[in-house]
Amino acid sequence: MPSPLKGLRASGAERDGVSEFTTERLSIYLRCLAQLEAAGTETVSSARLAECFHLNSAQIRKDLACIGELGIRGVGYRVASLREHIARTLGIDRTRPVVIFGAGNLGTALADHRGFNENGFSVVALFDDDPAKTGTSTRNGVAIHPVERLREIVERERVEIGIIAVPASAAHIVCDLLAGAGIPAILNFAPVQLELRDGVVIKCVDLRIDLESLSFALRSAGRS
Amino acid sequence: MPSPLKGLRASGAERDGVSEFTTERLSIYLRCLAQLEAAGTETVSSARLAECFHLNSAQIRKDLACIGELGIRGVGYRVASLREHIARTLGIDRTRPVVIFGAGNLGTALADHRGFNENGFSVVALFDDDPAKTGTSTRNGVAIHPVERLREIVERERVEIGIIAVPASAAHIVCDLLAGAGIPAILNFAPVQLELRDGVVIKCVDLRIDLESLSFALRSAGRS
DNA sequence: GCATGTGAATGGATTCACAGCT
DNA sequence: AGCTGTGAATCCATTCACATGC
Repeated sequence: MPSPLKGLRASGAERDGVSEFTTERLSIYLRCLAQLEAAGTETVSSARLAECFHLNSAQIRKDLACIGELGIRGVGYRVASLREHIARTLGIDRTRPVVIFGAGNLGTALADHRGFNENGFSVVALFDDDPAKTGTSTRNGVAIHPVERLREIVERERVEIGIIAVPASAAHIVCDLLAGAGIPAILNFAPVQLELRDGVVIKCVDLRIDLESLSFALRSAGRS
Repeated sequence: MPSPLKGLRASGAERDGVSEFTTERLSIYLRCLAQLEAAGTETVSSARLAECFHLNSAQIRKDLACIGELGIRGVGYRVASLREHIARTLGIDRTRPVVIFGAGNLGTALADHRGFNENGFSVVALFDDDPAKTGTSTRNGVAIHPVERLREIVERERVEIGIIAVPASAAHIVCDLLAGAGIPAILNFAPVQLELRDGVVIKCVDLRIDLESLSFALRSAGRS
């Protein structure tokens, strides 16, 4: 069984021979390629990309070879077409609607977050069970709905990604709700281990763990 | 060179033979042990812990063996003392002051975030260069200061951890400011590759990458 | 008997090094 | 000459399996 550690990995998802590590690096390359393209660069070599990220150039070539033969020997990679190809591979060549459950500090911040509302993603609704919040909307105009409207909105907007931004105690129930409404991918910010389910990909982001990891590094560096 | 991928890893920090993977799992065990202790459980076996996280029990024993011989053969681990030991190892047996740079949606949400204000961490100040924000404070009362006060507050409060919650374009400068003020550990939420520096541990959280990874999983599962 | 701690085996990710194309 | 794509080698995390101690 692959370790469900670190927030990575989950159930059911095929990866077509592309590991999670490679996928995450593809995202990074994509961002860099967008910058290069904006700067008018036409081609780039794996060695040049490697410098930017302190990575080995062979790794970059392997990662890119995973998703097709894209380079030209003696030349490098064509920036524009590589960027497009990666975007297509990651499935962000069109816009996926996202809903967020939990309209607390974190949920509303994420709803208005730039990175969640451009280039492939768009937050279409927030949900919360607090009647004082429902009916209102965030600074950027994302509406907060009551739980009952979840299924309707998910179906109407064809929502594929749900974000859990509720306290730990409510996370399991919310996960059931999202999965029950037919959402196939979930990003979980609650500090709990959600159980895997068939046909639903779950990825966890655990900010406490990141902080604790820094704390550990301080301690072992004798800085503490 | 260790890969600075995925937000993990960074410069200079010794890890005493404890890998980043192990460290992150220790955080998870810690949380589980706290629950077991609250429930009055006295001892727990690696097999029992393994069930909770869909991990292999040998892995848990190896992780725990890394930080000392803590188990009792034939019995298991004493919940209370193991919890304390892990907390000490992670350096969260005392409270570390944290500052956040960037008082936008994300920065203020993090400042008020529960997980950042209990059991070892406390957000003591926000900083922003927008004069309209400085002088005010968050819902939970974390004050927003102008940049000029950074060094003074870092020294007075002995701040050890800085969080970057500004747009990508400002991240490098802010990183310089934090490092310059003597902060030895940085958690970066901006989507940029910060350059490594001696004596500063940097960890990145890149929420876009997490979303894109979900998108990829959807696409490969044929769900898209 | 039961559960830890750990050497050995496995599996996967990274790096090396070079053949092959432009 | 320059740079990709890739088998071989290496490194590291995970898992197995068992000797060791309670």
